[in-house]
Order: sequence, then C-alpha cells, then structure tokens
Amino acid sequence: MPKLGMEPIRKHALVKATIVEIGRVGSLDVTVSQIAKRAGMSSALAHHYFGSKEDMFLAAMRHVLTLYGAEVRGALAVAEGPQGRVRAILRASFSASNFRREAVGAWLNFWVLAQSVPEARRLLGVYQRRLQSNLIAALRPLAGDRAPAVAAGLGALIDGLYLREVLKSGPADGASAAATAIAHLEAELVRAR
Amino acid sequence: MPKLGMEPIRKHALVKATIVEIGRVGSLDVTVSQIAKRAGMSSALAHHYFGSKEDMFLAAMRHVLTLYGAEVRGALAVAEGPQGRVRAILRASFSASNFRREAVGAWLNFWVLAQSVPEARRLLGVYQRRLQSNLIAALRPLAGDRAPAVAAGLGALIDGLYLREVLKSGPADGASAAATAIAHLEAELVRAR
DNA sequence: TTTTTTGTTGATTGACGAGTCAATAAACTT
DNA sequence: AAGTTTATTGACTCGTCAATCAACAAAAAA
Repeated sequence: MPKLGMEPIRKHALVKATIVEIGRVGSLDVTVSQIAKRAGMSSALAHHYFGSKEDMFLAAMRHVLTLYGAEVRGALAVAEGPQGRVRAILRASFSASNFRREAVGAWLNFWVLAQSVPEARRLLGVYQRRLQSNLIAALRPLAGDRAPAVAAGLGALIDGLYLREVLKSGPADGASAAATAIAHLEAELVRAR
Repeated sequence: MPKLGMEPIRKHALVKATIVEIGRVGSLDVTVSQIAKRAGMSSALAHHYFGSKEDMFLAAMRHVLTLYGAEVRGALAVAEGPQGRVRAILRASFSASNFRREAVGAWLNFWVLAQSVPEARRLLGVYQRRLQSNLIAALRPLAGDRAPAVAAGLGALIDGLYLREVLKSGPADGASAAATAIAHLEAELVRAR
C-alpha cells in the first residue's frame, strides 16, 4: 500500500536514525541495515533514497549543522547589545537540543569524516567560518582589534567543550559548559577594556 | 634468518606505523595489512605480536600519551615560577613533536575509539586527569580558588585547538595555537588579580 | 484499461578484511 | 644431535556489509 510522497518522510527518518545510531555506537562503523532498521524500513529502501551510505552521512551532517545554524540565528534575532549577541551564540551552542549526547557524539564523528571526505570537510568549513564571523561581529564593539583573536579562542573553546563532553558519563551538562565559556569571555573582555 | 629479540623492535615499528596510517587515512578504517606493510612486515606477523587490531590501536594510543606526558614532565622540570609552569605545559602541548598533523589526526581518532572501547576511554581519562591536576597545581598560586575553573577552561581550549588543527590545510602551526592559549591564560590571570 | 511512476523488500553478489594455520627456518638449550 | 623456542609468511577461513536486482503492489496518468 504505497502511499505517495514518502520520500521526504523516509529521508528524514533515515537522517534522524543515522544521527542516533552514530551517537549510540560512538563511531561511523554503523551499518546501513542498523540505520534502516531504526528508521523502520529495509536497507534496500535506504539505498533507494540515498544512493550510498556516504550520502546518508552527509545528509545527517547537513541536518545537525542546519539545526545549529538556525538556533544561533534565532538566538541572535532576539539578543540585545553586543554582549547579548555573544551570549546568545554561546547559549545556542550549549542548548539542550544541540548539546545532547547523541548529537555531540555524531558531531565528533563528522569531524573525523571531514578528514577523508571532501564534502564533509567543506560543510564543516562553512560552519566554522559562519560561527567565526558571527563571533567577530558581536565582539567587535567589545574588543575592537582583538575581536578576531578573541573569537578564535572562543570558537576553539566551544569545540573543546564539545569534545570533552563525549567522554563524560551521565547526562550532558550544557549549563556548566556554557558557564566555562562565559567565564572565559568575561575574562577576555575585562582585559580588553 | 631469525635474529632474536625482534619483538620490541617489531612492536615499536607497528606502533609508529599505526599512528602514521591513522593520521594519513584520517580514520580508524585502516587495515592491519596497511599498517604491517608500512612497518615492513606481513600482516600475520602483526597479528603474532599484537593479538588483535584493537590491541595495536591501544598500544599506539599509549605511545602518544606517554610521549606527551614525558614532554610535559620535562618542560615542568625546568620551569621557573607558577607562570613558568603553566607556560611549560602549553609549550609542551603545542610542541612540534606533539602538534604534528599525523599525531593530531591520530589523537582525534583515539577520542573516537574511546567512545566504544573501555580501555581507550580509561587511557584518555588518565591523561585528562593528569593534565588537569598539573594545570590546577600550577594555577593555584596565580588564581587561588578559581584555579580549577581556569584549568577546566584551559584544558578544553587545548583540546579545541587540537581539534581545529585537523581541519586546517598546510603544515601545523603550533606557535599560533600556543599564542591563542597564552592569550586566554593572561586574560584569566589579569582578571583573577 | 493499459501504462507508467512510486514504494518496498528478500535474496544475491562481490569485495574486503580480521584472524588462524601450517610450514619453514634460524637460532638457542640440553 | 635432538629438542625447544622465536621469527616469519603465504594461503586460507569465515564473517560482514555495501550495493544491486528481480519482483511485487498500489496509485496516478494516458
């Protein structure tokens, strides 16, 4: 009983399943069958919609990057003042929806993927540049010429906090990660003044 | 013509080859044959000395962690004053021998390994705790009660700078990474005073 | 109503790779 | 000299998995 218009639904289910499975297993050694099973379909169908496993990975990567980007944009839209803008970016970065164990685990693995798959590297590059320019713009009024340097540090710190999260046991603690980042930010700003 | 006492030589060659291959390929999807070939022997011999591929990975991981630990200890031994001690740790972290492309690439992949292999997680945990306690000890005279918090930030920043390095093209630039870390350190110290 | 398009899967193919084994040889021991 | 330990590899087993195929079903188009 083929209902039509299944494609977007199936694709989305596969993307979500891909993220969950990568996060669960903790590596990219996830079989298409595992993913398909979690998404409630046969592996053949997964291959039907995405040409290959790699395409599935890339779609999943685009998805988390898109979500993150949207959240940052949303937070920036309602932020007030330069300080508010930087804090908005940090809040979005460590929000419950992005800073979940499975998403963070997937994130780390996408980083690995970027080492060998050019398109993955490109996607991550886009994300990094956008984050960087958002940070610099927000920091310019606060740190002046030092804005790029402060942004570089803050960006690396965010990634480092993600990295460390994957080794922790227990539920993700976005609040304390955010606090660490904000502490650094304030230290830099005190100094800049 | 079996010369005796080959075991340590072969093992070491395999460990080095493992790191190089993981760094080169950019993932843990490296075959035992590839590693063995680079180390100049048959895959059967590699299996003979290490029981399994996983054992090889763990030995490689221990090796980079040991090297890093030794370098930190060496730098600390000749450091003068609290500031000097913190800087020594940073210098060791971004030294040319640790902050090489292949080592950094391997590092990232060991992080992934830690997600699914308990022993790998344990090793990384040991490294993290040691780094953390070194940092806290060095920071205590400088930041007092805030030492643990500052150390947490600095530790995450170091890992983040490693992470970002793997995406860059061109030769590794330890100097600029170190500069970023030192800038953050100084910002925190100015504030603490 | 025939034809085409879309959805779906079980079965199969083909490749690859970890780990084992049997065999060979050179040392060391007794 | 006979026996044991260490070094070494080519060939093989066995499992896994990405990708393909053939076939079936139902909706939409002609």
